[in-house]
Amino acid sequence: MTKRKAPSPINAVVFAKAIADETRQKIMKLCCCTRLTVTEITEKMVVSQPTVSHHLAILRDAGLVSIEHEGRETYYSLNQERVTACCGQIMQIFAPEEKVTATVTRTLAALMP
Amino acid sequence: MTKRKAPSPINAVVFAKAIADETRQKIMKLCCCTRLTVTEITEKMVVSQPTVSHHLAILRDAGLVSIEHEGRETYYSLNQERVTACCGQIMQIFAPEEKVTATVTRTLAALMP
DNA sequence: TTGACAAATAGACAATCGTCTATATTATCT
DNA sequence: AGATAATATAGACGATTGTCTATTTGTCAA
Repeated sequence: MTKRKAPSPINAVVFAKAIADETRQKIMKLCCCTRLTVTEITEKMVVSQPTVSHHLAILRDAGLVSIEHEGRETYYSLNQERVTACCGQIMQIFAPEEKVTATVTRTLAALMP
Repeated sequence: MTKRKAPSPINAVVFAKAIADETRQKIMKLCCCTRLTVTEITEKMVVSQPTVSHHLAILRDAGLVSIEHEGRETYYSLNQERVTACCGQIMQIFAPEEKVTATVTRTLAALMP
């Protein structure tokens, strides 16, 4: 069963679980910097359409994809901003002493209104 | 069974799977910026010592912890550099258009000899 | 060398996960 | 209205995962 969840706040475990699958990472790559329908994604994959929908739901619940409904088609695109926010948080938690973490924190802070 | 693996090259799926567990993230936090024995880690957790060893093996296989054997004790510490390298790679793959990604790429490149 | 401690391994078991097929839902077009 | 197309949902099933207890391995001290 695919259960619907409320839009989750940023959480390192939720983010990691969402991207911890080869198929999902492939979907993420496909709809990075572009938007694709479920059918288009399915055509480029080796799994069934329901499986693609299932993975898209997981990515959606983690806030990692944006959805646009147009007629009977649904466009998905990767939410790059969310990816950077999550990675930034992971670096802050698990690499607080690294120079690059300070840089990321500074850059993200400057970009957030 | 806990199987031993060769030191893996950086891989976004391996990294994500390794950190995709609440217990492992807690262990990571405990041995971040410090080194702890398995016993010390176990004392601060609610799971058994074999379970802690199991998770440490997964983190080790992903290159996320460093190990130091001293007598009959084994010290683990989080490999912060590896965390930043993996997060940086994920940002490059899944957030290539974000400003912060360019910053990370530049900073990491400058730090790598 | 024996006893005690630290950590890893083995094996079992329940829960979660990824996939499939079948079906339902929603939107579009004759 | 009915047919068709796009997507989501339901339910089943095998594989993987996280946990436990029991045991083994390695190290030190008396």
